[in-house]
Amino acid sequence: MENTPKKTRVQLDRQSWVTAAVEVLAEEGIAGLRVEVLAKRLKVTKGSFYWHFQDRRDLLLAILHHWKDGRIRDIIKQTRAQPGKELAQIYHVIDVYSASRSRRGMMIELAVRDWARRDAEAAAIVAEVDDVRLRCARDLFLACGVPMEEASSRCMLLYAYVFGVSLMIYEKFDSDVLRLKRDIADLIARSQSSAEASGAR
Amino acid sequence: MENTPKKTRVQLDRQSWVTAAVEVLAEEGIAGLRVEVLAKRLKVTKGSFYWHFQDRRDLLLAILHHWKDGRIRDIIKQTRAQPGKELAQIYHVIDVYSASRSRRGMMIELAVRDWARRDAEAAAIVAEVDDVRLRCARDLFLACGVPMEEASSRCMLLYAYVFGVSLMIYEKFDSDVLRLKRDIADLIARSQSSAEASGAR
DNA sequence: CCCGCCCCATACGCTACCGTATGTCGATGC
DNA sequence: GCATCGACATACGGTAGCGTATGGGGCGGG
Repeated sequence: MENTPKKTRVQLDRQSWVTAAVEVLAEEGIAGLRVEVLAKRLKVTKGSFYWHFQDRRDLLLAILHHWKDGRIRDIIKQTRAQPGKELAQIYHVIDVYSASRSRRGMMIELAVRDWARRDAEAAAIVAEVDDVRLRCARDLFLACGVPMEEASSRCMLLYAYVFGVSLMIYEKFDSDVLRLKRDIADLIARSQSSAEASGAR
Repeated sequence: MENTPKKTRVQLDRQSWVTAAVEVLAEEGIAGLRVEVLAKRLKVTKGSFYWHFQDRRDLLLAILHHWKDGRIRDIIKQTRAQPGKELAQIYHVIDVYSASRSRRGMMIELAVRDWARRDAEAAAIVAEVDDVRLRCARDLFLACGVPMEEASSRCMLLYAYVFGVSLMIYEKFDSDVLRLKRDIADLIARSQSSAEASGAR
């Protein structure tokens, strides 16, 4: 019967707090992530919080490392392609990051990056994640036969684009968002030496 | 003698507050823009603030409109090219937004966009600015002979890139940032039908 | 010379947070 | 049945910030 506790005796642990905190971070940003607000959301008081965490900073660091681990796992997964299907995988990466696909993940991403603009430790985490992301994406381009320097340029353009486009508000501008995003993906991924591009999608 | 007031009798007006507020916005973000902090920076008390502004929101709206006006003026200026030099102007736009060139302007840009993610009025302003930006940049591509749909794609890619790259931390990744940025600018601006690209820079 | 108005200072109440100190309650061991 | 301890709740002091109410000083007009 211990797997069905009668009351809502959830017995929070650090991970529960971190998970809820990431949720608040996505919605309110780092500045809106307050201990007492978080406690209210978890239906407890901050007495619980200060049992599991030394202070607010302790939570923030836990969030950063949790985010970093999840991101790196995801990057490895998203950039692992079967031989011969690397180009399709590049298109897949672009598509996955397309804001509408996983809006939540992008909100977290943007909140962390905004945080990193004013916090050295957040910046260090973002730097690590960016480094892994860029290297993995570059390997995909390299596997497509793109030369090293061009692979670097294209993977950087890829990530800058997916983050940047999620900051923009362009409803009024274009009438066919799908075509637009498809064409942009082509601009990023299409190597001049690959006639296979159109078939890879 | 009225142009040299003996004491520091500056007689603040609304514009002075807005200017200082934008400065704080760039440094601390919208969440760090506090009335009393701003007053301290201007060496007055908030009594002065509430004389010029109804409340904090009044200041924020003034900031938004001030930012919008400045941005649109700047966009018009940056995208006005002499006939025949449109491609060079595109490269110029990319270069101008390159984060290191006007770091301050980009910090404001990012702060406003982060703000717009949670505030409808800020989002409306950003939408207006984005629309003007995209249309002006698209006109540049069109003037280069790029077809309509490709012009739309490329100008969207252009702005998404410049904003996105300023969110990334990539010191460890590449050894030659200048070459990287140059190559990315080529990817964005280079139309397949323009052999003039290399000469335009 | 003094009146009034513009511009700001001071003082106040209120809320939201942070972090700490201490009380409490259920589960567990024995 | 009782002591113990983990996981909270409660209470408290302190700071920062918003908005208001009111006081005051300089200065131009009459």
